[in-house]
Amino acid sequence: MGVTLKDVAALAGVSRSAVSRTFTEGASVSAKTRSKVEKAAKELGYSPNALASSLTTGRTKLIGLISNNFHNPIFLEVFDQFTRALQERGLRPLIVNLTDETEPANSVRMLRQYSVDAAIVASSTLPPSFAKAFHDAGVPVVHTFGRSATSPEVHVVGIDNVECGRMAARELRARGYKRIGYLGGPKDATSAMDRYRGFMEEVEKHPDLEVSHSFAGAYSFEAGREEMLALLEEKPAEGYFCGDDILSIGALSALSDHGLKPGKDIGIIGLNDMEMSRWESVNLTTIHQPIKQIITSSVDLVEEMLKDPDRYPEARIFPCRVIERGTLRPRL
Amino acid sequence: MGVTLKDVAALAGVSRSAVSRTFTEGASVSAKTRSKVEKAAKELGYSPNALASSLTTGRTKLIGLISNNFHNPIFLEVFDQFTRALQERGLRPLIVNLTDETEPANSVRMLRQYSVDAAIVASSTLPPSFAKAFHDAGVPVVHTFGRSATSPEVHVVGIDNVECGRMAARELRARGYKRIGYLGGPKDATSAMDRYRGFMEEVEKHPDLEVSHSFAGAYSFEAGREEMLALLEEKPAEGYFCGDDILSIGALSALSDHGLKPGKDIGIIGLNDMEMSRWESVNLTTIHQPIKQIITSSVDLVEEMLKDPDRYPEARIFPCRVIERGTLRPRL
DNA sequence: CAGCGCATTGCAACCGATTGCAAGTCTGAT
DNA sequence: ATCAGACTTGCAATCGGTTGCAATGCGCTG
Repeated sequence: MGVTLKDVAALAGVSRSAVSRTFTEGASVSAKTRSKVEKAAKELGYSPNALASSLTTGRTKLIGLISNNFHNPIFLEVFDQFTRALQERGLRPLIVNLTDETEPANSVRMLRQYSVDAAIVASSTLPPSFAKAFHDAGVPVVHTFGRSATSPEVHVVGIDNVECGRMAARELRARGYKRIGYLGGPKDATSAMDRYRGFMEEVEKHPDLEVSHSFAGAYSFEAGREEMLALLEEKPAEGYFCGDDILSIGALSALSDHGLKPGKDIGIIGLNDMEMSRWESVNLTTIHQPIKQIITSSVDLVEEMLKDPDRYPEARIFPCRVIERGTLRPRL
Repeated sequence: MGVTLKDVAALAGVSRSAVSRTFTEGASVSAKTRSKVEKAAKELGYSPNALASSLTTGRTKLIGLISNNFHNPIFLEVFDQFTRALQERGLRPLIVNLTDETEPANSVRMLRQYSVDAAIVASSTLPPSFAKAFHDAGVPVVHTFGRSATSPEVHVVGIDNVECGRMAARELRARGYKRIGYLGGPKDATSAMDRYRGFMEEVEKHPDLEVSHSFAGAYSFEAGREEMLALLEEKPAEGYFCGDDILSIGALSALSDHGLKPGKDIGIIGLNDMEMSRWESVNLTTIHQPIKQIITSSVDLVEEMLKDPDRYPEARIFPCRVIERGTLRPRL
């Protein structure tokens, strides 16, 4: 437990500085000293205390990873990617589960107490102001899956949700659906609103289209299912853009209850292309979001911020594309 | 960023000790001093550096959370519960993603470098020796979902997997399945082997049963699906115990490919009772594992270990029960 | 008013490291 | 043999807090 620099120094018969230096990259130590120290260190099972050293170096290698989405299976993929990408670079994810909180104050305070080197806000629902609060508190921050902007206030990595909305509308139209609908995530989610905006923008170009919209209570299976069940009570549209794969899968379940076949009776197109959407039993036509690249790029950005904290805020927007599967009828 | 104790002390016109004391529970400070300090602290936006204080107190409130399962959706629920339970108690989860690693050495070293107060190994596949390595290195540890034992070497919280195997076999038999099979997780997973053992134990009591077994490559949808597809090539059994819900769901997908109806043509019983199993389109009969209680209890145990590090290792085993849904035919 | 006890306060050492600086050592060239 | 210059090394200050100890001040009692 308590084997420290001093113990190693004593055993190796050198000063504490010498020990410290053998463990820091590029410090000046002779081969002889180094080997004495390494031998002593191994003998005692010493490994340097990262937190103590952070005091003087000002670097903890801790990265706050903040999310509010623990009900959408896509986020398991997201966590997997993030934790691995961070680890590979010697950074440590400190998780903040934001469920039931929308104010950044607490998270900011907490992450500052732990002197995180940077924070990643991984959420498609939180507004830019949330991430900005970290920036304002002096914590370098990247908002992954955040709202894209031409002149962002903080670093943003993600997709152009407005464009995805347009893309979905174009796709539905290209397949001959006339009465189309948007089934989005919660109204207070930036991604839900942006996709909505794009969708409507595109629709309005085409007077032959009839459009409707609704918003689920959350990005979750249950919410998607319930919303679609409600729609089926009234006169539903012919084709829907569901603002997320998990909503789509919930909606598919509702269709199945009513004996409706997706792709035949009603069209569904999702967004994300999560693992589950590829399952044969789901086989969801969807807009692919390049999660892995987005995450890698986010972590790259974190590393660059650590080198240059005053880096000018940047938006890295990745293109999406439609993945053809079975829940939309063929193009005309 | 850099507002410290000293700054607050200077502004408030008191010593650094006084400031420190107003921020530590149960220290002796007069009301007057306290209010001066609090005023100054607010003015400067001061919050104490948790890592610096950990140096002298020996407590970081960091808890290592180690897992190797980022492909089973149940783990999103697990992470959600864990991170919330820890946060509620003022503890911070430091995640270790163990994908592709089976040796504890690296994780142990890393978590010691960050002086975590304790570690939680959340995995049903890792052997007891894995958690033991933390214990041996002086890091208090709880193995959640670990192998139960009557005299465990480290704290274990979870279920009795052997008993679950028996339960599944009894259940299949009670429904009149004669040729039954075990479709387990990977052979090197302790849970897969324990469930197997219980299953076989029960089966051997009943000469009328004919039994087969196989092991999927992972606890994942794809692995379950592939394994079941392979089984369907030969002469499959009438009813299967799939060692986990996600394997079951993969298996269901394979059945569907072959036009087989679960519960009618072939019976399936899973284990976990994850959210997805309740979806109408899945409707999986399964053995419920009380995840939430297990996690709460694990975090309780962590707190108790912090108070008394030499606490005698304990196994907390929670009972499971069968949840009747649609993938097994009715009891006779 | 003296004397006592207690609560409050500041000093200074310490937690486990890093690092600027000056002193010491070694090398090789002259 | 001498010396410049480059390496090594240890000292001591520092990072941001905590805490034992002694000193101070206070209110009370007698």
